[in-house]
Amino acid sequence: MQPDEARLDHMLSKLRERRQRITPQRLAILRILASGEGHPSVEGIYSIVVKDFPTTSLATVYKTITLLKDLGEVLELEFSQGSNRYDGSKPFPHPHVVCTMCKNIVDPDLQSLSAMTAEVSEQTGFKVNNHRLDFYGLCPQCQEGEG
Amino acid sequence: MQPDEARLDHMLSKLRERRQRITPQRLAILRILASGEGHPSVEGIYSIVVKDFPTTSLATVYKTITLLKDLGEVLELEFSQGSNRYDGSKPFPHPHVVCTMCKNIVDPDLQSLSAMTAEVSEQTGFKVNNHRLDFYGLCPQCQEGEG
DNA sequence: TTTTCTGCAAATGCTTTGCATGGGA
DNA sequence: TCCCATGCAAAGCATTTGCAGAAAA
Repeated sequence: MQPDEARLDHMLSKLRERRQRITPQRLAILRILASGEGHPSVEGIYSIVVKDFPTTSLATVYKTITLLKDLGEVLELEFSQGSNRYDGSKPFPHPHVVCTMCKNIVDPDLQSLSAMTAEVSEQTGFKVNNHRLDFYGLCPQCQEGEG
Repeated sequence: MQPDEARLDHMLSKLRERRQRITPQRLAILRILASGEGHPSVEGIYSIVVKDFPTTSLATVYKTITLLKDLGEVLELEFSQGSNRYDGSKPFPHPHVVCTMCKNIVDPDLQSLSAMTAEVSEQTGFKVNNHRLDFYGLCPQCQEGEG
């Protein structure tokens, strides 16, 4: 786990600003979210944190993530079947590519996104300020095991 | 409720093909989904069907929708908080533009979508076969009441 | 010392499932 | 008649909440 120190520091100062306490459990959760590795679920975060702090509960992970959402420091990717996933390194809307087999999530850098947003505005007259762009399919590894 | 007769007939023949029975409850649910009005939730469908068939249960609505999903005749829009919503008139993935104020939903026809899908595949190596593209913002009417 | 956080367990909300009865074909 | 569909109730899951004890500041 290699947390982005700048992201981590930013999150920590946001907590201090709001007079929120920096507990060992919260610090461990922040480190994972700031690492930028994957888009962990609550269960995934919990399974890592519990190694260092065996008494940690799922409820604490949920509460910490709710706090970070309120602070605008984590992006929640909702899934009605399966668990939600969280992105603490890029807490603003951006496209995701999800492998339906291994559940891995990748962030593409799409040149055509601004053009598409412009197309939406032009065609509908909407003032677009948020989006949820997910592409689903098979990642290169999972394609090999397929037909 | 003004069901698209062609859509309704198509759904009915799909059921018959699969030797599925056309019950009054199923017909009522199909009519709502084929109407193309809005993107109803299970609860919303249930509340309408139960007027004509007071013994109808939520389970039946869920089971019918699961069946229609398997037949590829309804699109499920997943929401982890709140209920899922369903689109029976365009049961294939397509972008939505959602007004965060009046909750109105528009289906844009985006020329740049195929280019973006190609960009995703090229950049990530994924074999993309599905997507969830939602844009959120203010519709023209709701922008007037704003700053 | 004060106030907040933690962690357990119970509660919640949506959805699914098991099973006996009812009803299409 | 023969199965399948219905509908009730219970179960399943991810998430939230209440509260007493623990621990930051």
